[in-house]
Parts: sequence; structure tokens; C-alpha cells
Amino acid sequence: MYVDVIVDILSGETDRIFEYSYDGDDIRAGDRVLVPFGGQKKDGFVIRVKPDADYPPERIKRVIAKLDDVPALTEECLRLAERISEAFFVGKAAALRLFLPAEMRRGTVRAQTVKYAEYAAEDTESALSSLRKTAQKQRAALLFLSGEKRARLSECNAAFGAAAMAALAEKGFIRIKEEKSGRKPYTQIADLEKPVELTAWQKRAVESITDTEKQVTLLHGVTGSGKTEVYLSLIKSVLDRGKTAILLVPEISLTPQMLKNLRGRFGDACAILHSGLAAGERFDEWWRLRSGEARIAVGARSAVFAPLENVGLIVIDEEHDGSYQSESAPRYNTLDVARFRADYNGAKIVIGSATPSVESYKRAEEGVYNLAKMPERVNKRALPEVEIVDMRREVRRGNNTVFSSALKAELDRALSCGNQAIVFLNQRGYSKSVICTSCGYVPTCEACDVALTYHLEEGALKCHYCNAKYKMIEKCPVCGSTFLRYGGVGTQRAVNELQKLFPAARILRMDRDTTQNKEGHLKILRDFAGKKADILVGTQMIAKGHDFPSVTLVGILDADMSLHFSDYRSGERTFQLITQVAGRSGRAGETGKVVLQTYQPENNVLRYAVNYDYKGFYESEIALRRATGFPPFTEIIRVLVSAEDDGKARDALKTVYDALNALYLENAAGFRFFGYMKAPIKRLNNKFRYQVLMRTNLKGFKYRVREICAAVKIRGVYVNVEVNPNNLT
DNA sequence: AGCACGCCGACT
DNA sequence: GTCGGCGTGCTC
Repeated sequence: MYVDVIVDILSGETDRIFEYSYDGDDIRAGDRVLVPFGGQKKDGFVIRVKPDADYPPERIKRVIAKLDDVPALTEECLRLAERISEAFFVGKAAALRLFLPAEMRRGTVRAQTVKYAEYAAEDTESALSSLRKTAQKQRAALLFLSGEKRARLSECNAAFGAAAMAALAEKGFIRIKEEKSGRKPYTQIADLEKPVELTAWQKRAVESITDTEKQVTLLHGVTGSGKTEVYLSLIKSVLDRGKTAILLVPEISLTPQMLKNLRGRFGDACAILHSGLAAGERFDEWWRLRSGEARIAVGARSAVFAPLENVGLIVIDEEHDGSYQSESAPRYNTLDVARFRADYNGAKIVIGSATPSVESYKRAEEGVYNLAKMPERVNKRALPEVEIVDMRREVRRGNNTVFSSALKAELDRALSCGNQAIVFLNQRGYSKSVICTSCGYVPTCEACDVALTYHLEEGALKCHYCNAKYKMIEKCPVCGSTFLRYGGVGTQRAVNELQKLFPAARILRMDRDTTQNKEGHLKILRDFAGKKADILVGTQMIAKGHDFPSVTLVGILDADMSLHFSDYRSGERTFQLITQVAGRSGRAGETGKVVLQTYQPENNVLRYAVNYDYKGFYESEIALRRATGFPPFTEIIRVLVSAEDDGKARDALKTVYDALNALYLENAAGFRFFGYMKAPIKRLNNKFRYQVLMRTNLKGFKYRVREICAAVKIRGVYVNVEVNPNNLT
């Protein structure tokens, strides 16, 4: 037998088929193998088994070993990896890797096992009599097991001593057996629940999705319209038909509610794939899916690669969320991968949001997607009232603090009524930067061209781009002045100031810094839901789908911060964020209130957000995009050239630019923009960065750009191609 | 990605 | 005279 193998090395040079021979016929496509490769041993993926080889037989080497009993990859995985490799310009090895948990490749984690002692003596009496009189421990253990037949070895060892157990095993009176035992995360959430009666709108949505011929349905439901219930109902019917389902949620919103819903409705049938899991847990959950024991995969974007067979439904919740686009290494688009899987399995895709991305909504309007709407909240309660506070007026009135008088008054009211409040601001740390007031010095990162953020709790300055940590300065290293000013407000500072304003209030903070450890955000959300705090201060991550019945007030401190980014999506993101955060207020009890602080109250996007007018926002935004020639009417292609050596980076930029420019000159009519420049962050992680930006309506142009960039092979120089990037850094 | 082979500067 | 710098080329 011969096999085609992709060796597990992330390099363009080695990313092709290598042929090996294999003795025996117990090998299949999808198996992982250990192979000799250039004097080393490497892991590889068998992608084909065949009777003959093309390579000269005398030079073909043998597979050293098969790595798993069951092929880790299914036929579908192999096909999808192929498509992903082509569609996203990802290497074959990298594409195949996506389908495996990282723990598997490293081989550091094995299936957790439990050892059992099994009774194996033929006759208890003769066995007992063969023991020495002094062996009381062995005698007791044998008697115990002759009754029990089987017990955990660890418990037997504790009761009778490991020596006695070993001696019995040695004599053959007992057998030690090892069995797999799954680690199951989040087991505390387990009480089974009955499905609730769907509302009329939910029923209509389910029918629409079930009946449509189209592969993708956009479920546009306002916050609180009960999209989750629709997903659960669809998953149920998919399982009933013997198929499996994947439910994707944004990275940070695997909320206790969502877990409770799923575990409650489907119990052990669902497996969770999440970065917050311990390595062993993730490994076990993966195998539960691979083995067919679990039939629903829930998780962040990488769960789209779940090792399920016969997938009938893929749900992408909060479809507008940026985390569905991977921004590094294997760059892929989750919806596209979902479509590949749906093509293969004949599955349906549901993408849901209260604030769909402009691109998705456009497709739905054009009829490419089926559109299902849920315009009412489940409890028919009105959406919270939003008050816009003009922060320029606050400043003019002499209020230089973070909190407007209106927000302070509302906080006061909420707290005195025993209600809870959420304060949102999109900046972690204490202050965004530190400035010397006498000479203007600003501490910056040694590896990046970025101002450092002050973290009060750690007494440190941190780079939010490369995670480098520096000691906080006491005085200016340039002029020696001790007068340092904190520029910008982060969550730590907001908490401090809130505590000064409301000394009795219990305040929780939720941001990347407080959710570092495992299940960190679950704990904070649980504590807040359990009313162990009065105010929750947090970043983006508090905006996602949590249910807090006692929250009656939401304060948005810097509603327009995200508007300042020079990014065509900034308006869209701001609208989405405000709508999502506002949706946290007044979900159950009384009608909620939202206070939105801004320096540009007349802004169009804010106006639409305040009135919950998605359609209005969409119409104005799509008109703007059409007029200015931005996506979805064009594609933005960005080529990023970076290198530690500035000269090398510039040289490479010139090479890339010249090649692209030739292409551009041939097709200039299809372009809205073409140019090169320094990247917005000129240096990151010790690398100098330059970019070529293109805005074109030529379909498929990105493939030609990628080809050109792939051809540039200069040591120490990295050339990246991004299409419609989420952030330009 | 690694590692071997191969051709030019500062050391015992 | 050698040790070792990392440039280039190959891996079934």
C-alpha cells in the first residue's frame, strides 16, 4: 500500500503531497501518521491510500506508525480542508490542522482514564487459602471484590493499600482494567428543562427556515425576541431526523444562559468547544463529537470545524460579530466554511442577529438569503428609553468627570430602588495612556509604535497590542517631572470613580483582565445575576446576550469612541454596539433606561440607534456605501508587508507594489483606490509595517493579489493579504 | 519548518 | 591553520 501524506509543517515549501509506503491494509484516508522526513520524524495526514506510487520506489520511505486507532479526520474534513486551502490561500497542512484540537497534535494530552480492579479468581476459597496467613490486607481485598466484582482501583488502593492490590494482580486473582472517562466541563449546569411554547413570531421563523429552499436564512430578531428558542427548536428537529447540529456563538458570549438552555434541553448530547476549557476537557469534548456520543457542537468560530458527521444545521448567532472572521494565521471566514459544510451535507444555515451586518442584510434583501423576522420582544415589553447626553455641554458646565450629571442621577435612582446597572466603555485598564505634563513624553512600547496603557491594579504599563508589560513610571524618564497625567478612561478608572460617587455600591468589573482564568466571565456573570453586585462595569464583552432581570439602567460612557476609527465599518459597529448594550436594560421587570454619553449627539448613527431603527440605519448606511464605493459594493484588499529590518520591509514593499501596480494599470477602471503607505501602526511586535491598499469592484481580484504576494519570498519578510479587514492596524 | 552542506571572517 | 557565521537547498 502507498499513501499520499501532507506533512504537518507550516511552510509553503513542504506543503504538498509526499508519498510513503505502508505495510498492511489497516490504513485509511484521514489517519494521522508518523513519517520519516528529511532525517527527522514528523506527523502527517494521510489524504489518500493507493496501490501504486509515482515517486521512484527505491526512494520511498515507510510510514513509521499510525497515530490513532480511529482516523482523526473524516472524508468530509479532507474535502473541506481542500476547499478551505483553495478559498483562503491557507496551506494544506494548516487547513487540516483546523479540524483537530491543538492538544491532539502536541500529544501532551491523552484521554483521561480510570483504572478498575476486576475480580478474576476462579474459586474464592482456593484463592484465599493460597494466600499467606499474614496477608490480611490481600485477604480483605479479595473478599471485598468477590462480592463487588469490580471497583475503582484508586478506592481499593486507599482501602487495602496499593501493595496488596498489586500482589493480587500479580497472582492473577484480580485484573486491572483501564477505561476512558470523559472530562465534562460545566457540569454544574444540568437540570433538564421542558421546551417552552413558542410565540407566534418564533413559530413563523421556524417555519420559514424549515420551508425555505435557500441554504442560508438571516434571522433578524430584535433584542429579547427569543432567537435562542428558535435555534433550540430547529436543533431539536434536526436531531429528531438523526442528524447533527453546530451552534456558533461569538468568542465571549458563551453565557451561562446559553449553556443552561442547551444542557437543559439536550443534556449530554451537546459538547462544548471553547477556548476557556482546559486542554483535557477540550480533547474529551472533541472525541465525544468524533465518536458520535455528542451530536451538538457549541462554541466559538473554531467549532465550525467540529468533527461531526451528517450535519443538518449550522447556526451562527450574533452573525454580525467580528470574531467570526479570523484575523491571524489561517485566515478564514466562518460563514464560508459553514457553507462548504452545508454544501457537503445538504445542511441549512441560520445566521441570527438583532443588528445584522450590512452585507448580510443586503444579501437577504436581494433574495440570496431567506429572511425571517421577529420584530417583537417575547414579553411584548417596550425597548428601553434612550437618553442622549451631550458631553460637550457637560464640559462647558464644568463637569470634567467621566459621568454626566444625568447618568449620576439615574445611577442614584436605580441603586436606591435596589435595581442593578451596567456601565459600558470600550477601554480596559486604568488610562489609555500616560503623559508627562511638563515635556509631553508618552511611554510607548519597545516593540510597537503604540502608547502604553496604564493598569493601576498591577502598577504596570501594558501594550495592548503585543501584551508586553512594563513597570509603571514614577517620574518622567526624560525630564524627571513627577506630574503625570492619565489620558483617557479605562474600566479600572471608571470603577474607581464610580466607587467614589457611590461608596456603598458593590461594583464588578468585566474585561479581558478580569476574565483571564478559566470560566472567569461565567463567574462574574453569575455573581452579577445573583445580585452580588449593584453595578457591572465592562467592555464589549458585557454587550452579548446576557439576561439580567434586575438591570434597569445601562450607561454608555463613550458611545462615539468607535466612530472615530477611520474604518468604513465604524458606523455599523457603533450602531450594533449601542443596540446590543441597550438591550441589556429592562428585560424582565420594569421598562429600562439607557443613558448614552457622546460628544457628537447630532450623529446620524446614534439617532437611528436611539430609535432602534435598524431599517433606517441600514438604508442610510447602504446608500453611503454605494455612493462612496465601499463594501459590499467593492472589496477592500490590503497587503501588509512587515519585517524586523526596516530596509528589507521597504524593499519588499517596492517589489510587491510594482507587481500590483502593473496589474492595477491594466484594470484601473475597476478601482476606486490604489496606493501604498506606512501601516497605521508603523511598528508592531518589533516589525516595521507597510501596506498597499486597494478598493476594487473586480470580482476575484484578490486571488491574483494573493498569487503575486505568495511569489514574494524574502527571508524575514512577511506579506499578508486581507480582504475587508476588520481593523486596520 | 528544520537540518545539512557550503563558502568567508576572528580566534587558539 | 581551524571554528563558526548563516545563505541556500532538500525533504517522499
